Amino acid sequence: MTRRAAGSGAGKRRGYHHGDLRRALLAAALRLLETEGPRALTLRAVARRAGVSQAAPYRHFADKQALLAAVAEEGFRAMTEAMRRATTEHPDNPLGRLHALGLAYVGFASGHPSHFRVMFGREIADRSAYPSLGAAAQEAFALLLEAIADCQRAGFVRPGDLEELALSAWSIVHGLSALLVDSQLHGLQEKGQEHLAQTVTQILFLGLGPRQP
Amino acid sequence: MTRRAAGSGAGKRRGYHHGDLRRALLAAALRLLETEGPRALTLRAVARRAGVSQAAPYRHFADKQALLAAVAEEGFRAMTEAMRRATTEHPDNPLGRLHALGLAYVGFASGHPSHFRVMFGREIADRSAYPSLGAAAQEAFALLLEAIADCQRAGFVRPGDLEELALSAWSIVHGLSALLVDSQLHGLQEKGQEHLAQTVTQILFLGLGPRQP
DNA sequence: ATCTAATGTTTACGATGTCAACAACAAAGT
DNA sequence: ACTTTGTTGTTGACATCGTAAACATTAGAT
Repeated sequence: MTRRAAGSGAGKRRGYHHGDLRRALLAAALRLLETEGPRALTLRAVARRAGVSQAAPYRHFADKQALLAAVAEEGFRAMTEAMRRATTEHPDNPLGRLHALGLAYVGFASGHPSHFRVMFGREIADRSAYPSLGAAAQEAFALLLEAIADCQRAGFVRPGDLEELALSAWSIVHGLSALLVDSQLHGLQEKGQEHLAQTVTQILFLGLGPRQP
Repeated sequence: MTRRAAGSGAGKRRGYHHGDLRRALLAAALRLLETEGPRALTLRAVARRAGVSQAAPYRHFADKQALLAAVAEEGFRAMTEAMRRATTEHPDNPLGRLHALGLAYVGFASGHPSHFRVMFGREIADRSAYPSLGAAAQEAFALLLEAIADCQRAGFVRPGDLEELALSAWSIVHGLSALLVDSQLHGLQEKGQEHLAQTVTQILFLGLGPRQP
């Protein structure tokens, strides 16, 4: 039984070879992650979902970790994209841009919790083994740095070590995201992710801002 | 071969029964976690470490998750304890107390990264199945709430919804902790955890504080 | 001393990550 | 056109894992 795609109408499986298994595996992995959760994300299940045999993924990924790393990298790209989109709505207002960045970060996290967890979680043991992962993450951080630098120039943010200010901003949105994603906020959760993000970024801005008269 | 502890000099295994397996299992789990990392934390390895058979843990924990939940709960207790200790050094200064709380939080995270990850990570799928876990976590949060309320009364923190202010504080220290623990800070890491914690809490205080003249 | 509940042990099953040996195809050289 | 060769999938196997069932040993109550 050579397991050809039954209909093949949607151009799914043309024959013995898949055509674009790598992409299909990534898609299947992400789908599994979002629908069944991280525990269901097994290499064999991914292969099943993609309609190939259990060992097929090894032609495209060294091991499970490598698959996960690729999924995470995709996540960072998507998040960066979402953040970039958010900033374009405030072409002339640096502080609005920074605000939008923070909201987009939290929004992505609570919109794609499983993806977010793979991006930052410990399933990937040695991140340094996947340099392109780090690069993708760095890109998101770069957006933040840029936005804060703009705010400094415009006088919305006090002078000081740019990286340290950015770290504070990153920490607060990342912390809220992590707490939301791990549903650690029982009582507060019901106030709505959006409202909490507003509250938290508000405090952040007061902290970053110059002395008020 | 009935597998009695060879020397039994240290009172480890007195006979067929262990005496305090539950505690021994928790200790073994924690040890494995800190020395070999989360991937090495398998039920069988824990049992091996404790010198019992693979199925013995099931007499004390329903399944692996329950063991993990117990480890996490222990972690929350330890963290709460560390935080409480930190506050006692500032009996008369609410702001100093809040500051110490934050530093203790970050300190615990970077001092026990694996433990911290179990406490907040998603290895425990359904946290609501372990109410005492939530209770232990709540206790740490209560410390924060109390400290911030004190600061409000003393005029160090602006008036406003206590829970939302606390969430901001929690978010920023938790975010920094998570980023540190997941070694996501490549360049910044070398500035030292202590310094970063100082920086971040500084920004937080400026944000929480009343309008400055 | 005997009975009983608690605590450990053996053995077994299905699922998983991964590897080695094999099979089918695509592209390139002749 | 025919062969060669490298790429991509498949099969089958192995060790390990979580977990359950059946059994053994012990501590404590009676």
